[in-house]
Amino acid sequence: MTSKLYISAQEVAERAGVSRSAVSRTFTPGASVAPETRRRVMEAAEALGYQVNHLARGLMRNESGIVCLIVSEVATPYRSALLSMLTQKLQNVGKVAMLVNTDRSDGSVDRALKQAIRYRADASIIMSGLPDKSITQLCLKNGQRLVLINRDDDQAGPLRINLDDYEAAARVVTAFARAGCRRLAFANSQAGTPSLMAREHGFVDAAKRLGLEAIVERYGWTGYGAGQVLAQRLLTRQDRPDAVFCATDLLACGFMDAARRQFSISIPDQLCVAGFDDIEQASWTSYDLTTFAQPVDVIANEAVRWLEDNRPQQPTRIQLHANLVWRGSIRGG
Amino acid sequence: MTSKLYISAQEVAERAGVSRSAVSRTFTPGASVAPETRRRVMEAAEALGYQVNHLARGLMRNESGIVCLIVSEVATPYRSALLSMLTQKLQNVGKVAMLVNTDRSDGSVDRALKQAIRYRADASIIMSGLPDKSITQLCLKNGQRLVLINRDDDQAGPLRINLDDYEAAARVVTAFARAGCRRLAFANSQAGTPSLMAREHGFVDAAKRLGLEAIVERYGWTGYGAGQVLAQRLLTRQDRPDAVFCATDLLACGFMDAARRQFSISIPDQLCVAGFDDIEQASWTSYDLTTFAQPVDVIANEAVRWLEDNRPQQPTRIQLHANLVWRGSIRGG
DNA sequence: ATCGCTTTTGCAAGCGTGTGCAAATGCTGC
DNA sequence: GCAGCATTTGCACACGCTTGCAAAAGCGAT
Repeated sequence: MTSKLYISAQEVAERAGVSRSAVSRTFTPGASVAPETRRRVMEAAEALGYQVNHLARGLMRNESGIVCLIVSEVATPYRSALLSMLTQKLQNVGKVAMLVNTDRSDGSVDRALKQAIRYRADASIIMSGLPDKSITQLCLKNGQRLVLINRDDDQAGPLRINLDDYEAAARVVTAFARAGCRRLAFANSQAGTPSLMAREHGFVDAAKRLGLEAIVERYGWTGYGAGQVLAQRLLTRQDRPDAVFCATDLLACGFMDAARRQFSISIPDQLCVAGFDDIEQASWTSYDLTTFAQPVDVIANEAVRWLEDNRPQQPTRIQLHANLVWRGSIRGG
Repeated sequence: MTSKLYISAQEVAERAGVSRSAVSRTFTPGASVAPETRRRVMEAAEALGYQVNHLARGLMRNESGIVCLIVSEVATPYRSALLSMLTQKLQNVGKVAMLVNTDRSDGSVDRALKQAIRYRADASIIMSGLPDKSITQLCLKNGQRLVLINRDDDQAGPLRINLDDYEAAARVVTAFARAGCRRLAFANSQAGTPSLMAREHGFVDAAKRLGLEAIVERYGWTGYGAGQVLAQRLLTRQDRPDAVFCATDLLACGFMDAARRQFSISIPDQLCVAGFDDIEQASWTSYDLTTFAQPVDVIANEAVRWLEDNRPQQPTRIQLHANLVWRGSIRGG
């Protein structure tokens, strides 16, 4: 029951009394078309409600204008913030975002990338999971750009944007030490992604360097509930830590709530806490969490800039600095 | 510098020793192709890394498989939750989501819809703002389905999914009254969207019916910060309310934090609070907020089901029930 | 082998657009 | 009026796919 097809350039041409090429050129920036012709075409297009068919255009130009965003757990504060930034910046340069949700199942990311190929996306930006090498190669071979955000992968070709997780973790150890904390702990999820592990290692190593002990606990996935469980585990030990670095702000929120409610611990007096991501909730007065900011804005800028860049694939590795946002969950400062 | 083009059906056909049609049919569910032929095609396709070009397919079939999601403030908990649900369900039925971000500027939604038309999206789902009537007509005339979620609009044609905001607000008045509250207040943003206003009116009307006074305060947009300001305004009055219904959970979070921290008010002992949306944070122990659940799952199901439905546009109006999730921010229960 | 039937296959037209090329047009200066 | 040039225009092909149609192939029964 397809009522009526969309207006085509042909119809606009007829109404404007020009050839179809003229219509095409009118909507192609930088094409040669006389001002008067353009005006008449625009008028006819306006009247008929004509919109260039980007499917056909993409077919011809070999450039769809689509960028595929591959991400899991979209509803998570950090992810949705990044997503929002990316879609906005992409729109600003005339591209459009295709959103593909992945889950934890095997091959989820690969399936997403295949979808990207089917729609001949100009690029794919991967924010979760890791694609199979063969699929990655397939994308690159066909000129599809690839961006990996916070997914450390060795293969060259894609642009990889990462944070200085390892060094950041060391900085929080310093802060804890300066606050007079002696028994440090790291609360992590079991996800085991490179960024999370880098934070863990950076923290443990830095603590060791200062001659402090650092307990590590891992549980579940990276969410509020896991943070509560981690609090259970860490705060019931007899050598209860007096400082906890949570791998993620969400973990930190769960941790703090459990610490205060179930253990009546006062933060930061009896326990210093730090997180990572600087999600919006970290600034809420209930948490007032000292944390590292994901430079979401810069990440998106870099990604989009690289996609826009026509020179052949450049150095392809960007290391960004995670700024420590100082709030009230660590003493001193 | 487009290295090499993607594999085409032609190349697969040659390798498999069949015609191009056979390849096409192999990838068209329900098409007539002999098992042996299909096998050989699949083998060749696999070997060459062939993926059907959906741009071309969409061009022919007049059905792109793209659904356009039009939304603002993606990074907000409720919006991102809905977004996540929708993309997942769409993927499940073989469609792909195109995400278009809108802002507060005039014509933002119209521009988004034009983008949807350019890509010949099969449907658009609007979660914020309202399109111009002429654009709506343009979409409908060309067979593009339209779904409005929580955007009350009068024009027929689109599917409109709404909640029983007005009635829900009445139920919370009952709950407040049962808790012994006498001075009711409604904390709203200035956004003035139909859903928000329906909650406000439902609340005020129900209060009146019970012979209770209901103060209304509006400020800023619907976020945490606005909630804090609203607390300032409402809690400094001499006839300080003893129950507040916040139009949104985000407002409620800001409100509660301000109430506790700046005014040392204990919830729910001295003040009952309710919200709307049931975002994840509402269940965090710091808030433990009694609130109405947006049936995100049902909304997404209904939307997708309607899109899948081939029968010509049906009744096109769905009213869903917002369940009251009882937690600790209202006395009694 | 022949017929009648069903299943499978290839041909070719078409979807709406971009663009190289050659023809047409307009303009300037004599 | 005309040569010389720059600008604008139209033609026609290509992009990769689907699908109606008719030809071909398979197959069981006579």
